[in-house]
Amino acid sequence: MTATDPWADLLAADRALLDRTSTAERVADVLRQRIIDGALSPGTRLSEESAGKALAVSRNTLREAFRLLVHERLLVHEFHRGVFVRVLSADDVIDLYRIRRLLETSAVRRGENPGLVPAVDRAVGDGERAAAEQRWWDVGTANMRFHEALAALAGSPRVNETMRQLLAELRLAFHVMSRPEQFHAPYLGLNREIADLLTDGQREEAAAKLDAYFDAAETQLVAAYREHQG
Amino acid sequence: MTATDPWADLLAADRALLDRTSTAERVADVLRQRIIDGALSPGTRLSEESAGKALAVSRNTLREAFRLLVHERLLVHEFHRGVFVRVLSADDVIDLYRIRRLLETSAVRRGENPGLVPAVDRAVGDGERAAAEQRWWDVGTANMRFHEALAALAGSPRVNETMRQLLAELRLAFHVMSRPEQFHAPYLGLNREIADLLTDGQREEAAAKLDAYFDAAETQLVAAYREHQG
DNA sequence: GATAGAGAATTGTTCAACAATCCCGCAATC
DNA sequence: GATTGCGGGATTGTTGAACAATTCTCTATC
Repeated sequence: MTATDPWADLLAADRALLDRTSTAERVADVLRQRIIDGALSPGTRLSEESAGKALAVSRNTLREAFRLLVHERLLVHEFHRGVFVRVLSADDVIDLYRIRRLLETSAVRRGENPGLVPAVDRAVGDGERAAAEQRWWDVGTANMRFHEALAALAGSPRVNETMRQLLAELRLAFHVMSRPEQFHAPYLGLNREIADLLTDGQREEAAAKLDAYFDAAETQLVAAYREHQG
Repeated sequence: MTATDPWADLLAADRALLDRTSTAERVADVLRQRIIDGALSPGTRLSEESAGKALAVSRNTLREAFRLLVHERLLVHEFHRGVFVRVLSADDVIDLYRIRRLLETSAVRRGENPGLVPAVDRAVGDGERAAAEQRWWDVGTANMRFHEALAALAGSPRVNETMRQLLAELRLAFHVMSRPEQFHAPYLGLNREIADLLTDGQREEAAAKLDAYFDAAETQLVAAYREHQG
């Protein structure tokens, strides 16, 4: 290398696309997706033999994938008993909301990245459209994207990843409720208010409203959760 | 079980002590410790053969341990090249401080768990004693415990674990600086002020001081980091 | 000094084996 | 009738060897 080439950074950005992922990671990817979309419901046991045969990978590779997802808290590993799709307790849900509240309200209040506000607005719009057409699953997805966008205001890659993980985990809670589809709809109005306040630059007020959202949503979710099989 | 026995919960709490850990986890434990205390410095490559022979475990088990630590961001895994002790960039350090600021200031401001304030005070005391006796390594440890105690005010097991992980990661930064020993000492006074404010119940003021701490510490650390081999 | 290629070393993945542990059903016991 | 003790079968935990894929190293070459 004669000097730092200007195009080097450009190509470096594409490095990730270069298929340099192990099979264990790809296996983890499909399992994660299946857990998130509910095909593998909480409590399900994943035996090494069945899963390995189904995905056509060796037991060792599968175990590597399992470890990954255990670390992400989507699976739990019981020694000599196997791995299971995690079943959240009511306390788990409460804690999940507690840390979300911390991250999201702080991100909104500090709001280091005003350029990311439009993404918040877009997520709210998607949710409203989905609700109008009664696509409840999409309403839920849009709602999660809304909160992801709020956390993203912090401008921290790491907060972003943490949020992604928290929301994936939260899906576990919805999958054991009897009517998860309509859980998010009531909050669409509140989301809209928060987004408008942010667009208007009123961060402190937006943070306050968000705090109120958490009070309401947490209480309702935990109640619904306890009732329907928590 | 005729009914839910009263002592069952008591024993359940001790379940963790029951040695139910895999060798992979134990291997991860010793590697983690070695990384944290600096015996394995950033950039070091851990070959499967050497490490496996040294710890007397098979390659498969070792790879499981590696995965664990990669997920904790203490190691990085390069496909077909091996695993290395992570080298933090200046941007990594900045992001680390950003999320710490979010978590700690929120925890202090909300302070759901006043009963945990004494732990904060104790950590400051330990730091002061260590500084008086010029045990700089212990000053650093006490400082980390101070911040861990601040985050613990949130009363969330999950925040606690996140903090532990963040601080472990931060050790990686100190290990590449030329004089990490004395980095924490200047902040002892500020720590004391924050602890006193908290003991006095003045949470909002404590949070403000903490915010100031982050401004100072981050700037100084990043500067020192960039200079000494960042 | 830079480049290309051959050979060595290392990682990625699979497979087979055995030990350790758990699960389930059945008999024995109180 | 409920609990306990005890097998046999199934599953996980861990190891070792094997081979493919990739990277590293060193030398020859220009």
